Amino acid sequence: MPLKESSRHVTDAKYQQIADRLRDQITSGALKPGQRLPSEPDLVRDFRSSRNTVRLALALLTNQGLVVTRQGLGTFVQEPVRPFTALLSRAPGVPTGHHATAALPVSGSADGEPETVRFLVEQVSASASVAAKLELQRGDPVVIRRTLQRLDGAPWLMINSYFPMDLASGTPLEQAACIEDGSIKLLADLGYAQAGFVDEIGARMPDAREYDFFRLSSGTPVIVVNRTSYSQERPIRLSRYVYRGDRVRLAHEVGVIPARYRSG
Amino acid sequence: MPLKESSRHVTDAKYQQIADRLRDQITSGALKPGQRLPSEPDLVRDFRSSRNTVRLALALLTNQGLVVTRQGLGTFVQEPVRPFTALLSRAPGVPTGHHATAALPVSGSADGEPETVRFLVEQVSASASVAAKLELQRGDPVVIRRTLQRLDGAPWLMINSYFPMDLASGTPLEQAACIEDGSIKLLADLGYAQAGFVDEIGARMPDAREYDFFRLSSGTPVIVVNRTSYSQERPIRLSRYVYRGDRVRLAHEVGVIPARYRSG
DNA sequence: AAGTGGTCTAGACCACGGG
DNA sequence: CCGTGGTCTAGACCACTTC
Repeated sequence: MPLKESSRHVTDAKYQQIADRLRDQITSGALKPGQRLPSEPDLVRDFRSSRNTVRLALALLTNQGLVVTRQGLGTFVQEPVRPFTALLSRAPGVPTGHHATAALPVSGSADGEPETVRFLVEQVSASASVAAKLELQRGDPVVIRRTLQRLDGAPWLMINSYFPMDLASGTPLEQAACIEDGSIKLLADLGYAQAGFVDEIGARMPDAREYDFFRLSSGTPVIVVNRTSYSQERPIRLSRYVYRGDRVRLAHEVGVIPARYRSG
Repeated sequence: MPLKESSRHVTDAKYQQIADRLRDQITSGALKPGQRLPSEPDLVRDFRSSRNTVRLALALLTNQGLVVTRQGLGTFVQEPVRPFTALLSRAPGVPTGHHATAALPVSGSADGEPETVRFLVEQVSASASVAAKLELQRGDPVVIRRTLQRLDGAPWLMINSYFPMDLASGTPLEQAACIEDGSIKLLADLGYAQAGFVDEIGARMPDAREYDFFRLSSGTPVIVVNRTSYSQERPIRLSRYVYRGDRVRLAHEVGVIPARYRSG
C-alpha cells in the first residue's frame, strides 16, 4: 500500500485542479481584474480535458464570485468595487446632515443621492415572519410600502416597510405617496412615538426578484437588515432592507471615534 | 413574424424549466424540508432530458441554497435552521451577563457556551486591508490572534484579531495564551484605553478555509464583521469576525426596547 | 449488489458580440 | 463572418451508502 499523506482523497478531480490553477493565477495577480481568461476551447487544449470539465471549473470560480462570464465576449476576472457604506446608527449628538428618507444614510458614493425608481403600496396578509416581528397573527392585514432605489445609476437597495393595519388604516401610510418627514414622524403624530428599534442582520443568496433587480451575477449574496421599531408598548413598523452584498457595507459606530476615522 | 410578448427570450432553457418546476414544488410545500427529491435518473425520465441537463437544474437550486446533495443518498430540500443571534451592541446601562470573550455575546443557542477549538498567535506583515484600518504601512509587522469557535457542537465563528506590533511587542498579546479579562482590558492597562469602535459589516462567498471549517454547502455566504477599536488618538485593534450566513444573525439595538422584545 | 450522486468524454447546435 | 460562451445529448466509469 503506497504511502499517502492523511486522506489525500479530498479532491483530485480534474475540474478542481483547473479551477485551482486559474484561482492561483487570479490571486497571484498573473490574471488581473478585468482581464479575460483563456477561452474555453483554449482551456480544453491547455488542460487536455473536455469542454464540460472546463465549464465545471469556470462554474466553481463563478459561484465563488471570482470571475464573470459574458456570452459572446469571454470570461473575465471580477473587478473589485469600492463599496458604499450604509450607517446603521451613530453615536448620539452628531448631526448626520442627511435628508430624511426611509433608507439608511449612505456614504462613499460619487454623487451621494439615492434615487427612488419605483414605489408601491400594497395591503396584504402578514406572512409568518412579518407577523412574528409585528406581534400579529399570521394572515392579519398589513400595509406594505415598497421602494426600489438606485445609487450612482446602479440598483442598490430594496426596502419593504410593513405596518400593522390597525395603525395604518385611514392614514397617509395607506396612500401611495411620499410621506413628508418620514413615517417615524408620522407615527409619532399618530400617538406611536418610536422609543427604539432592533436591527437583525443576515446574509443569503438572492431570490429571483432580487437577482433581476440588482443584475447580480452568480456568486453574489445579498445583505438583509430587518429593522423593527417599537413604541413604549408595541412594535409599530418593520422595515426590511435588502442590499447587494458586493457593493455595500454596513457601518456601526459605538463610543467616541477620532474624527478622521468616522464614516460619512 | 410570429407575435411574441415582449422579449420572451429571457429563458426557455430546459434546465431552467426543470429548476423552476422543482422550486415551485419546494416553495409550495409539495416537497417539504428534509425530503428527498426524485433521483437524477427519475428526473431524466420525467423531463425527457439528459442527465447533464438535470444536473444543471439541480446545480442552480444548490447555488440558491434551496437543496443539498449527499453522494450515495440523494438530493434533499434544505432544512431551515433557527439562527443564533450575535449582539453587536446594546443600549447602555444594561448588564449583559455574558462571560468575557473576544467574541460577540450570543443568544439563541441550546447550551449557549461558545467553545474555542483552536487558538493560534502569529506575527506577520500587514496586508493592504489590515494596514489601512490600523493606519500602518503595508508590510508593517502585526500580531494576529486567531480563534476558531464552535457552538452547540457546530463550527460557527472564526476570529482574527490584529494588533500593531508597536503596541503588542513584549506584552501577553504576543503569547499564545488566553488573556485574562480580554484584550481590551489589557490594552487599557498598557495606556491604550478603548474610546470607541467602528463595525463594518459585509457578506461574501466563503474562501476555501472558511468553506472547510464551516462545512458549508454551495450557496451559503459568510457574514464578515470588521471591528476597529480606537483609543482617543489611534486605532489599537482590528478584529475580523467571520460567521456562516445560514445560521447567524447580527442584532443591534438602539433606544429603549420593551423588555419582552429584547435579544439575549 | 443495487441505487445514489460525482466526474468525464466527444460531439452537436444555438445565441451573442464584434469586425 | 468568426470566435465567444450557452445549451443539450448519450454514454461511460467512479465513489459513496445501504442492504
